[in-house]
Amino acid sequence: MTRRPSQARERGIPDATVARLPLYLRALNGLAERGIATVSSEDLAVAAGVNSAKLRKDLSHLGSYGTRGVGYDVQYLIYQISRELGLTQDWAVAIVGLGNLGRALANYGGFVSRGFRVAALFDADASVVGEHLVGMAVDHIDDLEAVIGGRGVSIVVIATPASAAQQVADRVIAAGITSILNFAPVVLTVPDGVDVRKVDLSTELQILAFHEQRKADRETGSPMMAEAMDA
Amino acid sequence: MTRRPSQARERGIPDATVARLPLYLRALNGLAERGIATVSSEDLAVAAGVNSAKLRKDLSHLGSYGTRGVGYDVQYLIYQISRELGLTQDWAVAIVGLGNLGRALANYGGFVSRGFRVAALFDADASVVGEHLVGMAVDHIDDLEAVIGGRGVSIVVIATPASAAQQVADRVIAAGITSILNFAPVVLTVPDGVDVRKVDLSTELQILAFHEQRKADRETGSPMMAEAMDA
DNA sequence: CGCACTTTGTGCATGGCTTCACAAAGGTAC
DNA sequence: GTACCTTTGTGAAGCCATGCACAAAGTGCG
Repeated sequence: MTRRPSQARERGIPDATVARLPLYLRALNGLAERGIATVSSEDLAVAAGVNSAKLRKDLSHLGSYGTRGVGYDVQYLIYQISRELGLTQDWAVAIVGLGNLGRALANYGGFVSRGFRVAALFDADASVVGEHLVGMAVDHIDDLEAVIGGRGVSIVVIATPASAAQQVADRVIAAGITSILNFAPVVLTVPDGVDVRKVDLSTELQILAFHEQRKADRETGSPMMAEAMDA
Repeated sequence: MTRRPSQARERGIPDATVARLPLYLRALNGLAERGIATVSSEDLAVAAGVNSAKLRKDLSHLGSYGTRGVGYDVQYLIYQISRELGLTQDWAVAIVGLGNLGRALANYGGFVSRGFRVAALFDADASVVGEHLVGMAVDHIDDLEAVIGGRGVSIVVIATPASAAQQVADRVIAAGITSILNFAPVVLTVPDGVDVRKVDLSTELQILAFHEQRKADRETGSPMMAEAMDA
């Protein structure tokens, strides 16, 4: 009802901008904790580790929430970004797969802190089912449909072994879920309209290794050449 | 020694391509396990979930390793990508911070599988130091410099609370580390020449929430309008 | 040996993101 | 009330990545 302040705005937030909004939100919360009421795009950009022009353009996609000559009201901007990201409501999250990673995620405080609530836990291993974690019993994967329906789960985190991930994804999608955060190292195949985000630990390490190797080559390879390359 | 087959190639791999190479590598390993010897760009692209033209362009940055009319030799391509990513050597990784997440990472098999070896574990908590995980004693953070130097660590994973992360980063950088994988929800400030990659669980959830909210708005808000927008 | 078929590697056009630079807008001091 | 100062919001330019479409190159069959 209260939505659609401007149609262009509604459809027009670039993905790159959306991906940075959580970053700004975190920086703003840091400022708020330190009792800062107002912040310029320049200062906020530094806190978030981005270019200030980019920050302003990103924020301009949400609306015109700054005051020229002054900056942005920290609390107000926190509210606006939270609203845009959908964090003013809270989201029930289910975690599937309670190995090391799944348990770490279940215990991770950062989830709860901003509008996310772990509402269900699933595993296929009978010796894990029934166990209590973060004040909640682990359900068997067979009850997935009933439990996520009953508890209003709308986001599912997959932390199973790679071999089970696609199967789990198929089931949660059949149960109506359209947002998945996948920690399993596989490419999930999903129908249109389902959003999957992937977090892949070893991919990140491999990218670091690439750059590390390049740095090492520079030094041991030929210092002269590295110098020549700077020119 | 055996490096620099072509100077342009050496400097010229776009970041976007580097970020996808691990993906291709994983897809190729899957094919290799199923005994497949040769693959076309089309099939590999499907397995990796990307466009085949993009895949070919990515691979062309490494060199000309395909055979027209046939495709790519799976084993050979695995080797070439591994070499380019620096996975033919193995990398000693240290994990700092052994809370839930740090322990999960230490136990995570995916690290070891591809050229990465957990070589040191650190924590600041005296009750954790000395504990054995994955066949290794946890060292105190005070010994960081000596231990990482002694064990040839070149990549550090930070899994500490947010409040400690910058301090840890400063110390490992002072000790000569130039590659950091950061799980703490803070923007690390580092000097030039140091690579930081960030993995942020709650950021990913927030991005999903944004899209989920948008989908929900579409349905409940005004189905007519959604139709109109498609035009 | 030549022809038809397959698949790579890439020139080119398109689109999106980033960055610069500045006009517009608001605040403040006198 | 005016003049000056600060900072936002954005037009415009440049850059990088994506995807199409095709020529070049290799295979295999007759």
